Amino acid sequence: MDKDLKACVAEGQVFVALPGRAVRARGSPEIARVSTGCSNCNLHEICIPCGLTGREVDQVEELIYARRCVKRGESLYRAGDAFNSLYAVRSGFFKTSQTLEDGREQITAFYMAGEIMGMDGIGPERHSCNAVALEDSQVCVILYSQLEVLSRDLPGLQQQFHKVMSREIAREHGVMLLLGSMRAEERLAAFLLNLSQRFAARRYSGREFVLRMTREEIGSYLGLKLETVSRAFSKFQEEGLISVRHKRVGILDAAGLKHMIGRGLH
Amino acid sequence: MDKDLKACVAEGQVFVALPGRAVRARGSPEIARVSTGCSNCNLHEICIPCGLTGREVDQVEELIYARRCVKRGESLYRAGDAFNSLYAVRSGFFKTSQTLEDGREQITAFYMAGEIMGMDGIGPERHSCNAVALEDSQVCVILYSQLEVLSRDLPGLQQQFHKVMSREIAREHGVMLLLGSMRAEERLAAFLLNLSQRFAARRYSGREFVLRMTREEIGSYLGLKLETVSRAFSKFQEEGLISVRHKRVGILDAAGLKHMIGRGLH
DNA sequence: CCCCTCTCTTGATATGGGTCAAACTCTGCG
DNA sequence: CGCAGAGTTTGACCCATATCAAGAGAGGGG
Repeated sequence: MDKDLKACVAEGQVFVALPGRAVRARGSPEIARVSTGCSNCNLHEICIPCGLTGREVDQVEELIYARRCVKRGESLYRAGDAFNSLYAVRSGFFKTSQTLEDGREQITAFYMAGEIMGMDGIGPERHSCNAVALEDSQVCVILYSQLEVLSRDLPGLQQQFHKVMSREIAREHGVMLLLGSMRAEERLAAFLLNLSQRFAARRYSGREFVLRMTREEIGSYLGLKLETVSRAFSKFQEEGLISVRHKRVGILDAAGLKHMIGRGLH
Repeated sequence: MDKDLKACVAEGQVFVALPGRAVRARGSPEIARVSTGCSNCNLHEICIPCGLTGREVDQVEELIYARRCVKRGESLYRAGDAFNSLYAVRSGFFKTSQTLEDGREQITAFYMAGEIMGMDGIGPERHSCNAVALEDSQVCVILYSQLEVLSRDLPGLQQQFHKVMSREIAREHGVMLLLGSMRAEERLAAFLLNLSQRFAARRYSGREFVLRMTREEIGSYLGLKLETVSRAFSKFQEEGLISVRHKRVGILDAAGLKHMIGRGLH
């Protein structure tokens, strides 16, 4: 794993020093911990430490092997890479995608702060998709082997980790429903409402936000072409459901958007 | 959970006595165990006990709270039901589906012997989809609370469980690729190859098998209408890739099927 | 700060798969 | 054993979304 670190540095990826550790070695753990640990992270209600006691959160901090910066457009990992760790988004925005031989790309998820990436790698022990930053981002690197060990001692951590995986499965069921059974406009409405909720859960505005992804990426996620996405945006705007100006979206009528999903053709 | 059992019995569901337990109480554990336990189950290489030592498998057997019979067309659980247990398919065949308000149904998975159902319920603590038997089936009921406890003591069990969840995530990524990026015939080809592999892994013929689901159910899973599925079957048959006669399918040219996936339009 | 490139919008046209319809074929039940 | 109903096949037609095209706008790198 130290090898892993060196390899990454060699590739030009930036690692953030973890003062919590460095300083602890110098003998003033409290202050150091507060400066970067999970307990001080404003995402702890969403991320892995959710529901744990203060003491437990301190132990979970030990899982964070490093922080890693990923610039916009760069890969965090690629399909086929050996699997060692999960990644918690600390800041920024990611997409994961799978590719067909002829180059067709399917985006399988967008990840924002507090969400965990890489769980599909546990089974095959290698990553099965590509993770790319959509803006300059930072992730917490969670060594999976340590997570396994620690979650044997902390039932709360075990539970939370299982819930995180389970929710990923449930989320994907939702996407399958969307891709398999919804029409273009329903898909986009569901997508916007989902983004809105997730921003709101992070105490950002759910009513107004900036899309981090292009129309093409939205289309890839929703199984549509970018032109279809663009047209649906325009139609929603005409109907007063949203306001769009390029990547800036305002949700004007969330109830109206909800209402158009799953109610048949009219 | 005893309540759970009574409720189910009241609904007319059949439970299979677990002689392993009853007999153990009478003092001859070995014989009893062999008659029904995981160690004797021909699925143990696929199912939860995969990779565990004999001694560990004995402990895992304790997880199986009951066996339950589900007749063709009956529900194992429904969306909204409280989540208590996972289910391992012992014999038979299941579908899970999600439904939109207007009745559109999306089948999210088909499960065959040795596969684990219900993992999407862990996070929300209730099932989020419906599980229906496509033929008379039997499942092993795995109490989730006990699985949590036992997997703290058995690292091998913990690992295997994480792998099972992870593979479910990876499988769904594959389905998303299929639904979002493939054309009708590619989808059906991918579906048939997947079924074929899974039958083969269970030492059934991967070259010839009987579909347990209708064209409509295949269509629902693949995001297509039943007529489209039927036409694709006919086309594959004309091209000599498969033989179909209603639910009986023969794979005549697996390489040919593989070749038509992900290679662009021609 | 400006240019270049990437992204987005909108229109015209094409088409894959959906919809509707009818006939055929199993299967299971009386 | 035969009938009813569910499931399947196939044809004709249509529509939602893809495809192709062109121009406008925005933002990031030098």
